[in-house]
Amino acid sequence: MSKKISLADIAKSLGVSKTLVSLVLNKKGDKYGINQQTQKKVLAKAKELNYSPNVVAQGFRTGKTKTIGLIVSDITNQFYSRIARRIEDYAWAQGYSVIICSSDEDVEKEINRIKLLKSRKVDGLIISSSQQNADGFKQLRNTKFPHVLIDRCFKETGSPCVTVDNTTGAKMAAKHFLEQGIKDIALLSITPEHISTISERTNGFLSALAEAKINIPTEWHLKIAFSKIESEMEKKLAELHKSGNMPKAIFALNNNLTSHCLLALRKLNISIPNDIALIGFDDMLYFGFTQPSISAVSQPVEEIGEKAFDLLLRQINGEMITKSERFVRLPVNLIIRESSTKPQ
Amino acid sequence: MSKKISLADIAKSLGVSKTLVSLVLNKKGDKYGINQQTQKKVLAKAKELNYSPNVVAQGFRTGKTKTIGLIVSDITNQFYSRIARRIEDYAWAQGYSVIICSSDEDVEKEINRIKLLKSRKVDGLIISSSQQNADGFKQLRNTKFPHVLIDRCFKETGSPCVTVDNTTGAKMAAKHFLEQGIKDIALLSITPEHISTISERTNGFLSALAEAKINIPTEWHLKIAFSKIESEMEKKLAELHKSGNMPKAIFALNNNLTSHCLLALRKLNISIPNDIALIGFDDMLYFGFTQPSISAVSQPVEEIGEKAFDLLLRQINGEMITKSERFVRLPVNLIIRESSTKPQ
DNA sequence: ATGAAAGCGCTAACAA
DNA sequence: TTGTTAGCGCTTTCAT
Repeated sequence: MSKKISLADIAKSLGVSKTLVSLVLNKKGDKYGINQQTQKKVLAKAKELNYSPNVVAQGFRTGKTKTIGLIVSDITNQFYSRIARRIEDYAWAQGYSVIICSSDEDVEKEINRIKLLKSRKVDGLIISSSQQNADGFKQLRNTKFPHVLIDRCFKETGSPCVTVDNTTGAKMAAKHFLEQGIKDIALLSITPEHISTISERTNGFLSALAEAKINIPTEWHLKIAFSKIESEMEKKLAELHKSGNMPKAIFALNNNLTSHCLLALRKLNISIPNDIALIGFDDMLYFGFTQPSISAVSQPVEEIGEKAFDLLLRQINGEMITKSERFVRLPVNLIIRESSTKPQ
Repeated sequence: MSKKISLADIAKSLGVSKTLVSLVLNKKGDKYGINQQTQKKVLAKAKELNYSPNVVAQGFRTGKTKTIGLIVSDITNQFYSRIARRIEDYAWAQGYSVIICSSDEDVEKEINRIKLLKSRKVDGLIISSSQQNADGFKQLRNTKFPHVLIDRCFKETGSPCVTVDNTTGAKMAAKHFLEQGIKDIALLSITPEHISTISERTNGFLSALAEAKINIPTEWHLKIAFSKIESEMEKKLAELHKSGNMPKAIFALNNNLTSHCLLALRKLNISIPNDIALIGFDDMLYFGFTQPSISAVSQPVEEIGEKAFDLLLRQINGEMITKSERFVRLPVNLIIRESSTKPQ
């Protein structure tokens, strides 16, 4: 690999202009009525010299970098990595690259990443927001910067968003407990609580219980800090256990919570589902084969990525997203396994 | 947000040259002996106008995009997402972005991604290679394109590489089985087998058994295709089970294999560790709290990412990597849990 | 049907 | 201590 071949090299070696070469290589040859022979020659030469365009120069010139940014709280969480994977697949198929950032539910980081990604001139942004940054999204909207929210949604900003039916999912879980006569239920939640998925799931769950005239006492409404999930989970469950006031079931509001709850319960030697039943929101592969297997509200994860990228691409291509399309809510379903099925 | 502010805007509004502004903003003011007052003025104006540089233009001009590419087989695998996460953290701290690509163990995809990433002028590449692309890496070496291999290594190409001590890890697993008097052991492997981690683990395991005069019969050397892991796992284990010729233990060569083995065993109603003992290479969080908990050879995953980025950055900065530094092998350790401990 | 030339925003060699 | 200028590789307007 000697020197990098440029458009000019091709043009020179063929004795034609750069314009011509550019046009042909960008498939605008026919549009501009360029001689078929000439086009063939150019294409052949490009191949011969193993030309590949300098994408940075293209991006610089056109203002389109064919790159998108993806910001999630933690790419290590399989929920996000599965979304990322699907987005990546779709993106590459359309010639886009994706820069991935983790924000750790930290607004500052989120804002910073958005800024940096914009200075890198990404064509669009897909974001699972910490949701403390409404102004930022309003600004994105106002400046018509292509973006779509995933998982968590802001109603206010009008940003396109792809999420799931959290309310219904949580209600299904509640009903499943109730159907088995389980009434002493704890809700395992996370702070910050304002996150839309968390609040929707919480509301759905509580309202389904309320319909059955059941209230969750505050000591059973556990709130764990995102950043200290491991230690807090153990501490809080241990305290509860020690107090002797254990619920008969737990609904954990996301996969992380479910996993760490499992871990803590195990350490405390509390048996599932005999001592306590468990349902988690968001399914994971391993839930299917642990002993006992874990019931969960399953989300169409890949589809979230798919729809989000589609919505983003359409914005990038200048399409208007109508109000009705702007807010995608995908259905979930409850997978009942052993952890929520009390032995008779 | 009216129009985007450029260097020229600052220069004009201050009545100085772009050079001056560029120099100051790039902290070369002192080096070039620019008046402190002037520097202050520039900095203040930049802040006032909320200037942020067009990174694409910078990259175009300097040839450095402050972007690196990361290619792994599947970002959805937590082993890789944890590495990615650490790389991302380190990269951002140094002003680098990372573009993530999944190659699905497919050479074509891998080659294609490398090509595209290069046309995007990334400053360097971190790759977990499918290892059927030695020529590609030789070329990277010859052209001095900064890159480091992770997880899987080529001895031939001389590319810097960060991996773990697979041989020792596998030997520890073998010895652990042997110490308990377990001799009927199956090896659960993946194709393509030429992958260095797989072959090293295989060799380590087999050699430890050979020392104890034990050979694994071919029907117990199970090879599952990466792309069809789920279906093949079930099929092969079911066949084995039906044949009545079941081993007393299984060593699974990566986390995916372990997980799907667990799943299949569960479906077949084979109990761990009573019917069969199990150790996996590469630990996962959930191994710690399943029933039974799963023994595993644990890798310093984050450290792989860390070391890899460090090695890459040094290349990008023009440093020579000495031969002794070129090949990093991190230690592993065996975590013994219930799945490998036969009840007496 | 093809070419000349400008310019995207920035950096750096050279001048002053 | 500061400014002038060229040019990175490409696309695109306008001319021919």
